[in-house]
Amino acid sequence: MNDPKQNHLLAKLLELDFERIAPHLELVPMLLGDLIYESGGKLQHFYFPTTAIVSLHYLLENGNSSEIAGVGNEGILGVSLFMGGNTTPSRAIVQTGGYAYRIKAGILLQEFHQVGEVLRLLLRYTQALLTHMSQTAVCNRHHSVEQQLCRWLLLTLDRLPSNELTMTQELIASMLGVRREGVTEAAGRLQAAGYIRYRRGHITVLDRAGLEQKTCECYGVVKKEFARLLSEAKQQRLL
Amino acid sequence: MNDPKQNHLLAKLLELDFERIAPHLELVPMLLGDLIYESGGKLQHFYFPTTAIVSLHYLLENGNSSEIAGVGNEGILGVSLFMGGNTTPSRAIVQTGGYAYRIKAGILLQEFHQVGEVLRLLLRYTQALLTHMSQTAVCNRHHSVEQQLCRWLLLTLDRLPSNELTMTQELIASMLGVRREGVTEAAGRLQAAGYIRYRRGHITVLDRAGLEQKTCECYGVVKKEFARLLSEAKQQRLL
DNA sequence: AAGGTTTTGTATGCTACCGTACAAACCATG
DNA sequence: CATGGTTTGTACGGTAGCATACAAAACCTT
Repeated sequence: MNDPKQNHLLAKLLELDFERIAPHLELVPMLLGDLIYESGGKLQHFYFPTTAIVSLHYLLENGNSSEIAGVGNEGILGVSLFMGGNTTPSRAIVQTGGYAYRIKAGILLQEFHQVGEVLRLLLRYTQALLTHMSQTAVCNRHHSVEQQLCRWLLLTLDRLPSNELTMTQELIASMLGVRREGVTEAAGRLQAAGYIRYRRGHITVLDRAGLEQKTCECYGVVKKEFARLLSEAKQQRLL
Repeated sequence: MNDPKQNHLLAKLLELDFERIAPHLELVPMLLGDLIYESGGKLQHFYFPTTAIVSLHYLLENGNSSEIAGVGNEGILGVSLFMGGNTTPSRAIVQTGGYAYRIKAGILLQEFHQVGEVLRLLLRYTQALLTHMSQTAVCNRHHSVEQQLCRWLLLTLDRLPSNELTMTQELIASMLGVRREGVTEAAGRLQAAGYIRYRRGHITVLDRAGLEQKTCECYGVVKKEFARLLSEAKQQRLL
């Protein structure tokens, strides 16, 4: 069943705050490939994914693209709204179909005036997102396609209920910003090693530990930073 | 002379807010190579650079490194403090010597409770920083060393009073996360084209337009986003 | 079961950048 | 002005990933 608290951020709100927000949450289906927002477009809603995963995708003028960060049930979509920007240069595309709860931008923004707690939580999340993005930057520069593939699989897996992801190699390639053939080769090696198994549009992870050992440090850093900033049960005060 | 308002963020505060903060600002020299904060270290102060430029530098386990973003007189150092994180996985190193005004973390954080305006401005800046970082990520993946060098030169130049930067190729290489030789070659080509001139530790930009034409779109995007978010004279309300 | 479409596998030559190594130029200092 | 350390130039082989092209396999539709 669908429950807003499948989203970790919503689940982490104080009950008081949650009660006030909950009535305004609207369940929406997110289909694979849906464009949640276009680069430069105005945002009208915040989205809290529950089962869907959304990719912050950057498209260059020459047609190349890379994923800058991903947003799943641990996060929120629309950060630039409370950051004061309203738009971002990246687009948000649904990478794994599922559901999200959305709320009108204005309603959530009002919360920030009345209560600090909600904003504070969201800022902590944004801080984690910042880490994710900087990690992506160095990773792009210094690590091999295979390492990046492992990282990406692990990060995606962490947001999924099962150990199988529905995803073509073509799509993964556009996430990592590499050629499809590069993904095919890397995936082939991982399969030969027995870490994963795949067939047309599906990848099953057989040996998480194997992937973790093959990947670069970037996975662990992002993981740890999200844990540090968001998994502590209590909200700490800023002062 | 030194004046806090050489820093664009401080200059942009409402006079009311500025007056309250100003007495707590402390002028500090920033020497080339100074480590303002180490990855994972606790931050005690916010820094508003005036003439100094600080590089957010990411050091990988294997010793490779890249610049994630740079902070000059348009920005503030210590974003993670109000984001709720206190630390970041990157380090901050002085890239161009100069001055900055600093303020004890606690004092500025208090401002956020009393007034929303100060925080809002800083969040807008953070949003711009986010753009800078995501741009760095794609740029690392898809653009040539020469293009990136142009981008970096332009972004650095924009923060400097003159058109000469004091900087070894070795240092630039560690910023861009490439080999020193790569920088030498790219710089050689730019010099041959008459866009720059250099000698041991100094680079003079002769033809800005030339660089702008050689660089990738990334320079323009970052530039425009900073302008959009921060250069409008008035602060807009969030709602 | 057949046919068409999408996805994956494999091959080829190419290029940008890497790692390493060393020589040349520069400039600061004694 | 000589010397020594730093910075820059150049060269070489190696390789990861590119672009392109096409074949094989998997899946979907009818």
